[in-house]
Parts: sequence; structure tokens; C-alpha cells
Amino acid sequence: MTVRTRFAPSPTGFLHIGGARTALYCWLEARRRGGQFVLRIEDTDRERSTDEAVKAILDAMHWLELDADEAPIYQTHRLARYKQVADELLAAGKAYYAYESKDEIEAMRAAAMERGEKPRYSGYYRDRNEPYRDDPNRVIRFKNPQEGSVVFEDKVKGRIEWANAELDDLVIFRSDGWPTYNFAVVVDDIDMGITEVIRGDDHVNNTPRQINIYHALGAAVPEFAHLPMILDQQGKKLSKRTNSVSVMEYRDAGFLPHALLNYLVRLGWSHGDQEIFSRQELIEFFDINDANKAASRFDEEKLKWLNQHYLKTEAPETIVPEFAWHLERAGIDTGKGPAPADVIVALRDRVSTLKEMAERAAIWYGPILECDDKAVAKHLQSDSAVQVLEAARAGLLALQSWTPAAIHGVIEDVAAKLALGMGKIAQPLRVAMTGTQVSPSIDHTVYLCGRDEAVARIDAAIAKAKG
RNA sequence: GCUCCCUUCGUCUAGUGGCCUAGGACACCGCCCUCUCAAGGCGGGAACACGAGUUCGAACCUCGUAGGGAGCGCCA
Repeated sequence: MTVRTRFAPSPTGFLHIGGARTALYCWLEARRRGGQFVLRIEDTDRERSTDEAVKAILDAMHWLELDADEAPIYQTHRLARYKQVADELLAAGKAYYAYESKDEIEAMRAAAMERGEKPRYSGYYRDRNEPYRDDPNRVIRFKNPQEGSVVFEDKVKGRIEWANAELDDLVIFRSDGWPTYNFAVVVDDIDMGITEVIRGDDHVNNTPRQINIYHALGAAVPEFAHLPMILDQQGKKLSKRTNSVSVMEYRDAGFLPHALLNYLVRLGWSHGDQEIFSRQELIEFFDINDANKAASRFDEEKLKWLNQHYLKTEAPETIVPEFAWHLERAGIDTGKGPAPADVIVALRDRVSTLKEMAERAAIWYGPILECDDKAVAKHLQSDSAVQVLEAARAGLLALQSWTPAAIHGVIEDVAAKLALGMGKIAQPLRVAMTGTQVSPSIDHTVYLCGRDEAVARIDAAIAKAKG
């Protein structure tokens, strides 16, 4: 049987980090085993689901290149099917109508708590065989077995056994005519041919109930793998309040999709001591059976390290599209100025995110807006600085080819001619080029300005030095 | 309250009874390199939650304790 995994978000917000890792693991498991990865939108909560959220999730999946093999399934399109299956259960005596009001249910729970039991439904209508009646409180409940236990082998948690006595008769159809989560999920997973259910471990407790429904429906039970949570730096649940939780916030912050994926895959899984994985290696090595049981904390420092690693090692051209997006976002007009790939090469050893790279790139796509007075005072206010700038100006104008290597040659010549160390040459030039004391190596810094602009900035600096 | 789950350096993890004087990575500290800032190289500190058992031998097996988490909806 071909392996089929699914990612089933409910569209009540953006795709968050935890969801992205779940999706990644589903995708990877399907890819490695030559199966399919599909998407299901769990939008039966009409109050909270929105089309914008669906789009946001799909966009994030696309950005991460976690492509699904089929068009997404929407639960709201499948109401007739859920009704049909519920009717089958009803007809087979495996489900029944119940008519308690919400207040009555509430009272039952309170009473159970009183007795030191977990809050549950009493099963009042279970064997009553009351005739069907029209009632605003009418729901359909599943007849959960009362004896024995449910056992399943979770691929990450191991063997889990659950006494049926712990389970009550859950509602499978609400009084508003929509199916509940636990029921819809089972019907969908059966219809979609899902063989591996990989999801967050907040669903472990639902699994025994769902397995009972599979049995009642006479369907094959899939394999389960429940992933632990991702916590914030403090070990608390990731929350919007204090953390970036949306995948797209990480895009905004300047991370590369593959860096995020590489970070996420190692959060709860490992392959010996390996830290860096290509997509191909991920597909080859990933195995859901090796996933860890314990929750892990999200560490942005390590993500940054990975991001810079990819900035440094990927071919610049492959990064250009994402970098261009950040440049545009930073309001930088790239009509004139250096090729983005050259900027990447100059800056990738110095920044860990594309956002920062875009900010630092601004000086080559427009005028120097901020000038550090201390830098000017320190490196431009001297006779030697003027000599250096004038010599460099002449050398640059005489240059045949405008390349970092050629510019490096000019700078060395100036140093030799004036008998000065590199520091005395590079710093005045750097301040002239950027208005600051910090920039990439001086040859690249000059190179990125372009000859005309470099000479213009030197002229301005000479004027300033003399003035 | 009840049920279930989890526990190796600050963090992510390797480890499945002897290879462990517990390995790697991020972060941190130091040195080197150096035109600034970085990057890079080299080195350093840093962990088996606790307690009993089983065993010739336990990070690994068993039991208990402590701590943490999740779930207990006509939400998903």
C-alpha cells in the first residue's frame, strides 16, 4: 500500500512554527517512502475559519516548498458524506441521538468531578431507544465500547494503552448539523486513504476515541505518530504575545526557507551528529521513527547560524530572488547600483539575515544618508587622508577593469607609494565610501559603489577633509 | 480532581548494558588571523533530575520520588 500522509490545519490564523514542523515531517515521511502528501483544511468551525487564513497557510507552505500532491480537501465541502457515515452508524446501532441541553451536560460533568472522576457524559440516551424527535438539542453520539482497552503503537511515543472505561460517548454530530472534529477526521482520513497520521501530541488523547470509530466503521486503522510541542526560549508554550510564531514572520525577519526547514527538522529529530542537510539528504535520512518524545525549545540563535551558513554556502544567484524581495520591502530602488549577487557576496560573512543585508546594502543604492562624525574626525581630518584619497582617486580613474581584484591592486599601489599600512589606506576610503567605519573589505566596498559614484564620494570626502 | 505523556551541557541533540574520563552543534569565554566589522582556525568551561534496585558492570533495564506538560467541549 502506498504511504499517504496529510497535514490538516484549521484555518483560524497563519501557519505557525509548530504546524510547519508537523507539515515538514509529514512531507518528508511521504517523500522518503515514495508516497503522497496531501492537505486538508479543517474549517468546520464556521465562527473562526477564514479564507484569508486558508490563503496565508497555503502561501507559507508554498514559500517553504512543501508541495502537496493533490488539491486540498475542505471539510466544509464534505457535509453530505459525514451525514451519510453518521446515518450508517445510527442504522447499525453504533451511534444514537441524545437530547441533553448544554446546561444538563455541564451538570453531569460537575457531578463526575465531584465523585473524583474525569468529567464525562453519563450515557443517558445510549440504550434508551427513544424515537427520533425534532429538538434543538439533538446531537448524535458515538457508542464507545465500555469494556476492554484500546492499544496502539505510536511511532514516536511508543505503546499507548487506554481503558475504554475512561472514554465517554462523544458527540459526532452537533446540534447545528455539523460533524465534530474527532468524527470528521476519521471519515476524512479513511476516504483520503491516509496511512500515517502525523500530528501534534495534543491529539494523543483523541486517538483512542478515533480508533474506536475506525473499528465501528470497519476501516483499517492507520499508523500514528504524535509529535511533541515546540516551546519558546523560556520553556513555555509559544505564544503570539512574546514570540514570532508565524512562518511568514521569519520570512520578514530575513530567513531563508531552507534554513528554517533545516532548523525545524533538527528540533526533535537528528541523524547522528549531522547539522546541515540538503533537501535531498533530508528526504533520504528522515525517519519519523527517530523523532524525539520530549518537547524542545526554539532557539533563534541557532536558526541565525544556520541561516548565515546558507547565505555563505549557497550560490548567490539562488539567493537573489529572496534578497530582491527584502530590498524592495526595505524601499530600496535597485534600478541603479550594484548587482544584488555582488552585494550578497560582500555582506554574507557579516550578517545573518537577509533583512539586515538589505538594510546594509542601502548605501550602494542611494546616497550616504547618515555620516558618522566621529569616523570623519578620526580618519578624514588629516593630511595623510587627503593624500590617500587623491592617490586612490587617480588610481581608480586609471583602472582598466572594474573588479574587486583590480581595485585591491590600486589600494596596494597607494599603500606602497605613500609607504602607509593598510589601515591608513582602508579606513579613510571606507569612511569616504560609506560614512562609517564599518563595511565589507575595502575593495568590495569600493567596487559596489561603481566607478562614478566612488570617485564622487572621494571628491566629497576630500572637500570635507580640506574644509 | 482524573487520565496520559515527558526528563543528557544554558539550548538543540548523540547515546539502546561495557566503545562514556558522556560525543557533536548553537551560544559563551580565550588565543590566532586581520584594512573596520565579520567570517575562519585553534583551544576552554559546561549535562546523564533525585533515590532505590537488577547486574561483574547502568545515561541506557525495573520501581519509586520530584519537576514539567497535554488532554478531559455540541473547538480543532
